[in-house]
This record gives sequence, C-alpha cells and structure tokens, in this order.
Amino acid sequence: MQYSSAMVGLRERKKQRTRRALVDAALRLFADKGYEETTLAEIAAAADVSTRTFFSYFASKEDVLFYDAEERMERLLALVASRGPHESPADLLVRLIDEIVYRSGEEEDLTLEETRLRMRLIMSVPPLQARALFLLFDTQLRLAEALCEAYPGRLGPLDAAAAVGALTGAVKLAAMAAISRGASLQEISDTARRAAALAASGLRSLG
Amino acid sequence: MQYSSAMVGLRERKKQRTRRALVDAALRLFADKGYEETTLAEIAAAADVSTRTFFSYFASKEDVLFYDAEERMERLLALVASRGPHESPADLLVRLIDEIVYRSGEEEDLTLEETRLRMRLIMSVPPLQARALFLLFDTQLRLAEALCEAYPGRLGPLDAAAAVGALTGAVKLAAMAAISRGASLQEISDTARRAAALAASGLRSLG
DNA sequence: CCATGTTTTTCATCCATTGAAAGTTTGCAT
DNA sequence: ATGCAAACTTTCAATGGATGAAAAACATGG
Repeated sequence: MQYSSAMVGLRERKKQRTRRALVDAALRLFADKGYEETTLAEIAAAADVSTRTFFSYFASKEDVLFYDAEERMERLLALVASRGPHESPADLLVRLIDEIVYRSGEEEDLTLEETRLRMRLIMSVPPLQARALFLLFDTQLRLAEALCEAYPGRLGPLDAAAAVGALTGAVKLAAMAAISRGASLQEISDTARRAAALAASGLRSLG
Repeated sequence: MQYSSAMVGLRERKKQRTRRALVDAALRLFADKGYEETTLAEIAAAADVSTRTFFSYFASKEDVLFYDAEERMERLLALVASRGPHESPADLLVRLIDEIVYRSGEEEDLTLEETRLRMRLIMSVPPLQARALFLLFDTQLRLAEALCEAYPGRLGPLDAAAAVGALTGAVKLAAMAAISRGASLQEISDTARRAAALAASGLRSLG
C-alpha cells in the first residue's frame, strides 16, 4: 500500500532505534574504557534497556561489533555471481577486494570515525580478532565455492581455494599492518589494493 | 650433574603428570559429553585437582586443546630459517606444509585417536575453530616474515604474504573438507599435499 | 627436622549468558 | 474505541568460566 519506509510500524522503528542505541553505546564505551573493561550492564544502561534485552539484539558482547557481517558477505557473493562474461578469476577477485576495501569506508550507518574505531578495536582485542578471522574464513569458503560456480569447468575447488587464499592472504596481511600503524582509511585502502594487484599478478596463470 | 631426565625433581614430574591428566581428562570428557557440556569442574575433578588449579596449567578452557601450539609454530619457523641454499620459496613452503601435515599424525604425546578427536572437536566447535584460525593467522604472519628474511632481496613482504596465503589457504580449505567428511589422517594428509602442490604450481612464478 | 620457596586449595567475586515467568506495548479486528 | 493476541521487555534466578587473595600442603636443600 504505502511506500515501504513508512509502512513499517512503530514496533519496527523502535527496534531499529534500540539496536542503534546499543551499537552506539557499545562503541562509545569501548572507546572510552576499553572492550574488556566495559560490561554489558553498562552498555544496556547507556542504551536504556535491561541487560537481558541486549541479548535479544545480539548473541554476544562480541557480536555488537559484527552486526553487519552477514550482509557484507552477501554483497560479496552477489558480486561473484554476477561476474562479467569476459572477466578472469583474478580480475574478478581484485574487483572483489576493491569492493571490500572501498565499502569499509562508506558504512551505511557508521561514521568514518566509528568505522576506524571498530577496526582498531577488532585488531587489538584478541577474541575480537579471532572472531573476525572466523568470519573471514567463512567468507573465504563461500567465495571459493561461488568462484567455482562462476567458472564452471574452468576453476576446480582447489584452484579457487588457492586463488581466494592468496588474494585475501595478501590483503589481510597488508591491511593489518596498515591498520595497526594507525593509517587512515585511505592509506589502508591503497595498501590493500596494491597487495591485491600484486597477488593477482601471480594468479594470472590461473586464467 | 645427572642426565637431565633424572635431574628433574618430584615437583617437575608431578607437574607433568597433572598437566597430562588434565589434557587426557578434558579430551575424554569432551568426547563423551561434548565440549560445551563439559565443565571445568568436571575436568578438574577427573584429573584430581581443584578447579582453580586448572588455570595454573591452562589459561582457559579452550587452551587445553592448544597447549602445544607454540611449540609447533617454532618448529615451522625453524624449518624456514634453515632452508636449503637452492630451494625455491614455493618448494620450501611445500616442504613446510608437508611438515605440518605429517606431524599432525605423529604427536609426541597424543595417540592417533586423540589427535583425530582433537581435530574433530576444533572443527566442530565454533569458538575452538576461531581460536585455531587465530593461531594460524599468527603463524602466517610469522611465516611470511621468516620467508622474507630467508630470501632477502628476492621476496618482498607482499610476495611472501601472497605465497603463504595461497598455500595455507588451499591447504586449509582442502584439509577442512577432508576432516569434516571424517577422512582418515592419511587421507587428510594426502588431500592437503595435493592442494599444496596445486597452489605451489601457481606460485612458481615467484621463483 | 627446619626454613624456604612453590603449588594447590579454599573462598569470594565478577561477568557473560541463558531460561522462565510476569509485565508492557503494539497491531489488528471488531 | 476496546480488547485480544502477538511481540517485546523486564525481572529473577542460576550456571559456568575466569581471577584475585590468603590459608594450607608440599618439596627441596641444608
């Protein structure tokens, strides 16, 4: 009937507001006092909900920093599925990396400052790092799979795995280094892209 | 004075025995009731120590399954450092993978059954998987670094990262698949080696 | 056997996470 | 409007991992 933005009821809007309040509160508190030092009770209080309610929005304390992971992965997979007809695997992967790197700078709902903060947090808190790697691994698996499907007969599972591993490996390490030396998003993005190009050149042999 | 094996006092021997008892108990309980379902209290009880004591041997519940991670990494790094004078980076990495894969079958202190069990546990419990990936990442970083040093002037940081990423990426995915379909250690090892060879052939271009 | 340094146990506490029951709010149909 | 049903939130209680501190048990060297 109505345009979808107005169609959602109060319920939905409230939920969005609460989710947002929780993310914001968490990010701010983490920045102020550190991740470990911030309790869920504090986050919940800052967002004006009960502690228990936090868990109906996020499955864990870590999750509040990864709430958009699913969405991001879908975007990447879609990109692979819609490859250009003449695009080589290596080029496609580079475009993919570009997408990842670019997009990290233009979050829908986070400011640049928040994005950087989140990155720094994830990089510096081991359990968060572990979680990020877990998500990345999952993404790699799915990408490799998608890549096989996108190039049927041309790219075996192992080739795909190697290609994805090489590119993400290079980018991961390069970006990591850039982030931890406190580089700007622009620099990080540049470094990552150079790494991708470099790794890709080694992959051209895959066709 | 005496040969080192007899030199260690009762204290040291007891500590080894307790550590071992904890690992064994944990492994057995995890196998019987599952990881999440097993409490530290149960593990400690099975090893005849207090719960608190568990934490003077391992930093966390997860750690009891990764107690030898440090040692393994050192072995790999040593291997890179002692590369043959005419060995190419790709060949060296393949030898490395071989080492990893082989050795997983011949643990110093775990039986084959225990090794398989541990693998299955790590693969099937998300937090353990995350932890394993974290450790792997650390290893990758250090390997890339070591690789650069082993081939000064010949391999830049990004090349090294790409090479390590490609090989470990391929092996990781292949081994993962093999493990989760319940393959034997021999099969896993074979799969991993084929993956490594495949990825390496793509890397020869690095020299 | 004693003095000493270690390790283990006890005890107390914090916090993340989860289940269940009770209380509110929203959406919808009459 | 009114009121019912579904969806959410709060409250309450409990579990289990992790950590600090002080007391108790133990090993070592003299």
